[in-house]
Amino acid sequence: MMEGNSREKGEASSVSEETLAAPWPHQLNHNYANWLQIQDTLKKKLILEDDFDWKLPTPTEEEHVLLKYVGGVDISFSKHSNSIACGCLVVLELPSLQIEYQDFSLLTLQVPYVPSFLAFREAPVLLQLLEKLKNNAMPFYPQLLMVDGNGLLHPRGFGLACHLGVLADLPTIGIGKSLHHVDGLTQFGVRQLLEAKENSTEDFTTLTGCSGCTWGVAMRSTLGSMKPIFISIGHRISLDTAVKIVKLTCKYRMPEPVRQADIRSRDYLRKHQMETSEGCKRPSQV
DNA sequence: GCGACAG
DNA sequence: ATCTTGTCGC
Repeated sequence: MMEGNSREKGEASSVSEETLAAPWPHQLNHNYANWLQIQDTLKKKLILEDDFDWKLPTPTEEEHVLLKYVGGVDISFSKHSNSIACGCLVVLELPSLQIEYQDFSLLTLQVPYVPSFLAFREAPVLLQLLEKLKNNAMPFYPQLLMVDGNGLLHPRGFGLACHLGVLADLPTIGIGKSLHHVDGLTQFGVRQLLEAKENSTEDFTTLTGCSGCTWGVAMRSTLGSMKPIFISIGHRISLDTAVKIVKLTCKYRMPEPVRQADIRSRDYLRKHQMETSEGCKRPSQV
């Protein structure tokens, strides 16, 4: 229902006609309008509070109720072939942060990257990796998933972490490396907020937009780091809990689950390129 | 007109 | 996302 021609200016979205039309093939234009509807539909299933049966590690809790397996996902791209990519899923154990599971998927992406529609490019591979884990190594299936990309911190409040959370029915946390400017938030404003509290105990600041909405948190995850990370809710978790879990998993700037998924997917691609390119001996022409 | 636009 | 060198420090 609701084909592309029925789109009106009154519809709530920050995606302009120009964005929907511009540099991509004509036959794909109608997809972008569909994508808006899909995001809107899935967004109705979002749960923005703690909704899980485990507890955060505390000395007093019994071991069998604690959060133990945390997943991380990311995708890396080949530097030579722009659409060749490697999706990666890792599962780490808490509190050791030992890697208990890893899997990769090498593929050619057909879907372009369109700002605010990242999920339509990256989610399919990652969901496939989760499904494979469920079928082959269920004991390691994560109780929580950390995503390289935003959750609520998104023009329509439904970034990749939300998208994955709803479709996989998993608690998810979104971690961004740069700020998606939404609701008047700017990296300059965030920097000022962080500097204002730099002598306080807390190393993070709530991201509150012009509208008064809370979109997430900016956090200096390591001591001297100038660049904060941007934490936002994905699905079935509160922002408070999300921040606590990020702190539990941060050895470096990015939390270990997403950092390891990033490192290992890049590494996997590098090795694959060595096998694919038949050696560095000849300039590759016969 | 200019800047911004997760990965 | 990826392209890139050195540099500072533990």
